[in-house]
Amino acid sequence: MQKDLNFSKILINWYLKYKRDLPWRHTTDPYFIWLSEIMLQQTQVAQGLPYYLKFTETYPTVFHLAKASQEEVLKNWQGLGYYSRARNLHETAKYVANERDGKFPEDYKGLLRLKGVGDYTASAIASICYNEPVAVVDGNVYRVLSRYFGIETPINSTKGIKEFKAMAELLLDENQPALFNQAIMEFGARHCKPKNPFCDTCPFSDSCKALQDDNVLSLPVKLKKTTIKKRYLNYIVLLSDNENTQIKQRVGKGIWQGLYEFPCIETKKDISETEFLSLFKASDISNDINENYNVSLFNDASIVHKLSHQHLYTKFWIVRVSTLNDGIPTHQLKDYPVPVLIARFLEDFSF
DNA sequence: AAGGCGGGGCT
DNA sequence: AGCCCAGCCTT
Repeated sequence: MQKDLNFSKILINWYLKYKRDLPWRHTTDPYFIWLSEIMLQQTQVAQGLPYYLKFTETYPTVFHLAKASQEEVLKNWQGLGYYSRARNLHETAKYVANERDGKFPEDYKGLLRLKGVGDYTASAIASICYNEPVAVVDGNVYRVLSRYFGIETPINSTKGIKEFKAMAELLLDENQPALFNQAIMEFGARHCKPKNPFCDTCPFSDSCKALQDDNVLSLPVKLKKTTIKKRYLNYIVLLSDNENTQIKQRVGKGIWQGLYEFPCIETKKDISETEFLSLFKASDISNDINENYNVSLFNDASIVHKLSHQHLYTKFWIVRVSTLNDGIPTHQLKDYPVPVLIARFLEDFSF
């Protein structure tokens, strides 16, 4: 079958005319491309860009990033979410700096072995930095291809993943993979958008299957997502006369691994102050404080913090005590990496 | 093969 | 409030 180079020609024409001027488009240094690609996983450019600027300024080389503490990296990552990306980023930086003399692997296969680098990211780096003819398939590519060819296979099914990867490989312009890959993703992000795509001015308007079938908005097809779990978190904000408080780091599995938060009592449902007092007395948090404490509720109605897979109904209980043993000064709270939920509380509550 | 992992934007 | 976005890792 003859390769359809006309698709590439139209696509790259569009890209050269409409592409955004983004900082990582002025380099092919694998360190910067890797950094941008990790940050842009599940993240839009508008959200990731400030972080990219902060990281490239703070860590101009992979050696700078490798030398930083994980705590500092997490602090700089704070608010970007999916914090395993930051932990893997740091681990890979240390590996590349210390074991590989600062040199990233120079092909798809090698890149794929790096922690936090999967099929998409390895393809992106290999094509952009080394012009290796490997096809990227991200959310944008799924959308463009499913519409252009009118494919209704669910993109998050095993069959769909294989099908779209094969399709992207077939379509890839092997003479200019860097340009082609960036063009198809930019086209999906800016023109063939999920909502309100610009079909009226689309360069593929006479060949797009979905447009011919008036099926654009129902593509791509996706399998049902997971159910959302409700959780009830009761944060205990200890506050001593000399303005100390207590925080702890989240360890083990679950959300916000490595980040800090106030001591927390999780319950099955929303609880009253009476119920809280009872649970607090029974908890080990009350063990090392004086019996004379005063409890007040910061937020009368629960603060709802939504993650993609769970909704957190949160109450902040202010517990004033005379003295606190293993506490930190409240003015140091700003130095710790914390979830957005906690960061917002710190802004709203005047210590 | 399925589920866990953030946070933001839109309606 | 509920909807959408979406790559990698673990189980």
